[in-house]
Amino acid sequence: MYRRCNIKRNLTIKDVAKKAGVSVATVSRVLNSSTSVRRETAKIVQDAINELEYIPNNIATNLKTDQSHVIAFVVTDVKNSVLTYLISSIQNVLWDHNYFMMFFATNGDPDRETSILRFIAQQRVDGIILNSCTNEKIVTKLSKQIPIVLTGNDITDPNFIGDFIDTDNHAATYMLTSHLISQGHRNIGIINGPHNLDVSYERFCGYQSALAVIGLNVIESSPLVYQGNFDRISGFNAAKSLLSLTENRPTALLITNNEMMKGVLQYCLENKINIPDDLSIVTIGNRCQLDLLYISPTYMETNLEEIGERLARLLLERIEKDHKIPKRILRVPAFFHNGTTVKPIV
Amino acid sequence: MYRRCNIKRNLTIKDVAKKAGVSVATVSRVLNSSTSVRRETAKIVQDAINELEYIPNNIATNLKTDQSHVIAFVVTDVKNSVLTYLISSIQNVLWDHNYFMMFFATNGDPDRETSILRFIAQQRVDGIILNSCTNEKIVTKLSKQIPIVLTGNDITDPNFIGDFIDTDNHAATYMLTSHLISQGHRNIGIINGPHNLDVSYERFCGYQSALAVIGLNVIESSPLVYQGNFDRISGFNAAKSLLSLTENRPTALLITNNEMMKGVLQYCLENKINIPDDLSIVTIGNRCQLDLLYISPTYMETNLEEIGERLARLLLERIEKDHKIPKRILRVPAFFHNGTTVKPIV
DNA sequence: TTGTACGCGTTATCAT
DNA sequence: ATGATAACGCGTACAA
Repeated sequence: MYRRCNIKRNLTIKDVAKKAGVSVATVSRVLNSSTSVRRETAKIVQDAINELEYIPNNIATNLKTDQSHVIAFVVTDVKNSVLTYLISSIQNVLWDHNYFMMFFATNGDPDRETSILRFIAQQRVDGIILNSCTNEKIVTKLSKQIPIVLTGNDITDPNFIGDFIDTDNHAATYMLTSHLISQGHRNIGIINGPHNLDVSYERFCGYQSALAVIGLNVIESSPLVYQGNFDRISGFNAAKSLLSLTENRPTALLITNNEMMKGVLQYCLENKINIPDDLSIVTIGNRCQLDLLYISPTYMETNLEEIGERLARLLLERIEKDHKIPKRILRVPAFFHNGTTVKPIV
Repeated sequence: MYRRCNIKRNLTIKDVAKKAGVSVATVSRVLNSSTSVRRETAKIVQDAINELEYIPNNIATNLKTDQSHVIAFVVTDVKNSVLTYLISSIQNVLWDHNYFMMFFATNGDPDRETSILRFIAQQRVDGIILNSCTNEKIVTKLSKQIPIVLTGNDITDPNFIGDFIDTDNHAATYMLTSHLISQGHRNIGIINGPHNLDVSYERFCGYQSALAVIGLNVIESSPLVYQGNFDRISGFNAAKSLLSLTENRPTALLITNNEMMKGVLQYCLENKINIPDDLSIVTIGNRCQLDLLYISPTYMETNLEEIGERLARLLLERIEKDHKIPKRILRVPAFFHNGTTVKPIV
């Protein structure tokens, strides 16, 4: 092991105390500026610290204080490019409050998620931001020990303690579908995420509701409904599948995230399918990912920076105050058409 | 505080020992399956663990064993979309070896970087992957206590102990510039990153060398050289500035990353500058970010998934074996033209 | 203001 | 095979 090979072991508070000719308690006091220390002694101690280049051991402090100032951020898929906005804003809020982050990706694997949650529990982090939740039981139980805020998947179990923020997914797909209908489309396909995720279910329901308004009843097993898994390749496959339908071939596609949309675009490019002449496309995503493509899809923007910031703030509040009443926040996304925000035509 | 408000404190190994009617040592043995325990006793202990839903405290273990199985990953800018590939591949390697990640973003602020490094040192992580290094002294010193692997910025100080992997930046810009030259361009502008970063310097040198071949001597203060900071808005400003030159207005731009290129594209769109008729563009980036844009730039692909994987592997090796000889690896990027890999015309 | 001593929850050594 | 106990490095009552 690395550290053991060092000739000189890590210096401890004792070494500083010895060097400064004071007790460890005094050094600790200087480090934490908790109770009063004489200016001269503080100076001596500080000099010793500097000279020895003493580095306090957070592990020991954490053990003693039962706090780590570290929170865990768990996501399903790291490669989803919109994620960077979430991480970035969370990081910044944490930084302002002197908190740090452990980062985990479940890759959509429930077993991996379970293992990660177990590790997190053992790690005694101060809180969790969870963007992947396939096992409500475990998370519900964990929420009694560690503050948790959720996004993506809410937990309905009344025993779950924690907050939830997300985009209003139902509203997003409802508006997009209505938009397509108003443009005259009747055969509208949907490329959605895994059906076991809340986010997919809600997005499907919004789509379904909008179609119901004009008397169309589309169920989950309809050939117009494709279940992808939010990555690019599944978008490609979805396009291939849906656009190969012999009857009721869709004239428009609702694609529920950025990555899958890229896959669709790739398929259309390779197969010379012209957008929007041969096919209309609407999606949910982030402006910066969408404004320079070779087409300008209509989309609902999920402001992930705002969501990330609010997630972090909610978590920090919950870490401070235990019995805060849980919040459920749905953020209505903005409608973009031809590159600018407009009121949707619904 | 959250945890303190809980009526029942966290259970410890002692509680398990008491419940099972054995000593803490035995429980510890069962947990770590280190030395031999009678099957029956193990069973009793395991039952107690399950019944109490005991969760081991990693903090205490870390303190005792001086290992955390956690590494730190530090980057400059989270929003750089290519980052997701790095994180993803690192995560997967770590997962395979039962390691976890703390994630930090310096946002290009040296002070923040310093604070982060201090925190990391205090945290006693097992290793560091550093993609942001403005203070070689601190990192060099730290490298004697914690295994470090670098990317982006190498450290020339012979006292630094650690590995380095990166794209061959010089080769990348050299090839791109030569390509432009072969296409007949003579006024070639470069939109580069902050000049205090190695990566920027190398990319500039590659550009400079290629131009020198045809007798053009471009220095850093040339009007054709723009210093951005790798984000989209600086790309936009760079395009505005370079394309407003009255004399020697560039006919081609070498843009050293994806994000800045997006800014350039935005500027060109807004100002009706046609690519490639009015302006040629070459860049460095990732295929998935570039293949669906409204133009198909020539680019050098930096395979960040490969680099991430190798970074993680090198770090884990270094954690295992202290006196491993430092490696310096430069990965030659692939040349893409019209969407496919080809031999560059140089 | 400062020092002594105990405990945080583990692992590891040394007995038995 | 198992138990008692000393560390790990720090914070903090309590005493001085």
